[in-house]
Amino acid sequence: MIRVLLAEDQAMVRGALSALLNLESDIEVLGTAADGEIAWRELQRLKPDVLVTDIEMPGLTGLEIAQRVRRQELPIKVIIVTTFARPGFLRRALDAGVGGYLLKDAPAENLAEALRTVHRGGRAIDPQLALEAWSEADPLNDRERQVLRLAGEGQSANDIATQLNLSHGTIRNYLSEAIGKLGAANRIEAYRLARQKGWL
Amino acid sequence: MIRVLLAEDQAMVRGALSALLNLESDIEVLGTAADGEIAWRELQRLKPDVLVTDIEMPGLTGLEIAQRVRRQELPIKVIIVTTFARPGFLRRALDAGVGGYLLKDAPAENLAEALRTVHRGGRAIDPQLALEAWSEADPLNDRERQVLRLAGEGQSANDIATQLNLSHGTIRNYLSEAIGKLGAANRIEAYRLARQKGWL
DNA sequence: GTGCGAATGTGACAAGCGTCACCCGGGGGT
DNA sequence: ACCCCCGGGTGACGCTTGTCACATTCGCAC
Repeated sequence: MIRVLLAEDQAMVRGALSALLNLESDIEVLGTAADGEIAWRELQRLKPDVLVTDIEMPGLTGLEIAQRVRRQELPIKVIIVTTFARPGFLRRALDAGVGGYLLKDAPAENLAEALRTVHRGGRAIDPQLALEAWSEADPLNDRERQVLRLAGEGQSANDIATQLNLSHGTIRNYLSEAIGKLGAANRIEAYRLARQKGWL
Repeated sequence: MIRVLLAEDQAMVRGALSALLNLESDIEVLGTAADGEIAWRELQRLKPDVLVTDIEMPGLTGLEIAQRVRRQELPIKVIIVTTFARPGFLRRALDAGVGGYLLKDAPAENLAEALRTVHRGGRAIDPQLALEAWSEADPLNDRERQVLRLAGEGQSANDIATQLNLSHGTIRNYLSEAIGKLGAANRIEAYRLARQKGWL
């Protein structure tokens, strides 16, 4: 019997996935969590074999939970199930030592199958994504990422400067760097590109 | 027996929702569709009582399907199930005569309940959203919407001008109008605001 | 110490952006 | 015939962006 905790913020999807997994005779859904913090608490209380979690959740993200599990050396496997086919996410997930990484647009049967594989100690990584992941590295450094994120929210160079205690000019330099590295024409395009790759 | 067709582009969610609905004794899932065009074909072939559909799908969106159903006066109810709590979407859905509009972060049991209500001829609209929907009207006109959408993709005023066969200056005027109406500081913020409200 | 390389700043320039006041031409009312 | 509204355009103004070449400072390696 594989004992599972399910974390996913959209209630309807959570309920549906739970129903789906409960149809399997060798899988038992111990509980579900609507956000990252609840998931973390339930994880410690229920001690499941496997945590199945989304990435984007209020509070803790799925990636952050995976990092904590690894840091505390808990005997719990983590499977990420997410909408986003972003190589950067997969990469960070692998760095956090997750057992599986599936996309929500993979067939539903894959989930139970992946659960069994991971429970046996194997890995279940979405195949197309696995290829892309190591092909293209994130060219941005921390500052560039940070500045690009704020610029993408509509803030001007001046706004960002005050917010980060840097000078107006420096911000523009970083932004220019980022735009160049990404081969974009302006901050908006750069933001979109970076976001799409999961480099945020 | 309520005969249902389910349209949703994410395979895993599709499978899970299908499993969920099949647990109900009075509901039968006739089939599922992975995008809007398939959904439209299956709709005509299977003649279900109710179509449960996502909004954002490749090909036809759920809203467009609802509009077609109404235009052709098919005896099929439509229930929209979506992630997006955007008042503008609900409004367009109501204009298209849908029977129900639920959010994916409503509890899973609501879906079956809504199906029954709509099948009986009632309406199932997410309550909080219903309030907001009529409170704030979309202030943008067609040109502004169009221009703002392109600007949000990172295109410059010049790019947009050539694309729409308008002058450089006119584009900037429209953009300025849109920014003003939305109370934004620049195109990026304006784009984000409009998008968030579902005015796109 | 000397030297190198990050990280941050500066100043200048051209291009793009946001705003505004105003112009033009074609429908519709009346 | 008149006016007025509407979609579109013009030109000018000042500010923001994107780029680049060149400082400054600090820390680390040797």
